[in-house]
Amino acid sequence: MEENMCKIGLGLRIASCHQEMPPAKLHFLFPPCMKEEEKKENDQKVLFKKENTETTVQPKKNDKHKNDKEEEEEEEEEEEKGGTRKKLRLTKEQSSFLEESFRANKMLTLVQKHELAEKLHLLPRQVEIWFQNRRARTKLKQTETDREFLKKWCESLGEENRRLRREMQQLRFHAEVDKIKAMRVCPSCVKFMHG
DNA sequence: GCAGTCAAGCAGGACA
DNA sequence: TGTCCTGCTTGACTGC
Repeated sequence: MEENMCKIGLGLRIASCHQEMPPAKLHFLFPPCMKEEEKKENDQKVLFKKENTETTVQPKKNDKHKNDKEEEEEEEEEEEKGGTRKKLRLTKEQSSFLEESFRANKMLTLVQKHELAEKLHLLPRQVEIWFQNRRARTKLKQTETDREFLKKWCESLGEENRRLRREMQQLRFHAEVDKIKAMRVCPSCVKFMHG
C-alpha cells in the first residue's frame, strides 16, 4: 500500500500547458478592449507578421525601433487613463527552449541568463522572471502532490488503525469466551484437559 | 530568490 | 452563432 502510494507520488510530473497551447498571438501594442472583429483582424496581422519575419515580438521595454517611443508614450497615456498593457505571450519555441533549459538547470547563472535571453530574443529580466515563476509553480505542484500523497497515506493509516482495533476487539472477545468456558469446567476435568 | 499578487489571455460552458 | 461568464494559466511586479 505504502509502496504503491510512493510510486504514485513519484510518478507524477509537472506538465506545462504550453505544449498544448496554440501559437502565441502577440499583440500587446493594440488598444485594450477590442471588438471581436478587430481582435480577429489583429490576430491575423500578428500571425502574418510572425510568419513573415520569424522574429519574436519584444516587450515595450526592449524595443529599439523607430516608432517605439511614440507607442510607449501612447501606452503610458493609455495606462494613465486607466487602460492596461497587453501581455506578452512567449512563442512555443521560446517556451520549449526555456523548459529544456529548466530541466537541465533549475537555477541560472548570470552568464546563462544572458545567453538564453540573447538566443530567445528576450530580456535577461524576462528569462529571470520566467525561471522564478517556473520554480515557484513547480514547488506549488510538488506541494500539492505531497499533500495528496499524505492525505491518502493518512486515510490508509486510519483504515489500518480501524482494522487493527476490530481485530483486537475480536481477540479480546475470544479470550473472554475462553476464560468463561474454562471457568465452567470442573477442577478435576481441568487436569484431564490440560494433560 | 521567493511568496504573494495582479492582470491579460485563453478555453469551455451556458444561454439567448 | 455570437456573447457573456468563469476558471485557469502565465508574464510581470512588489515587498521581504
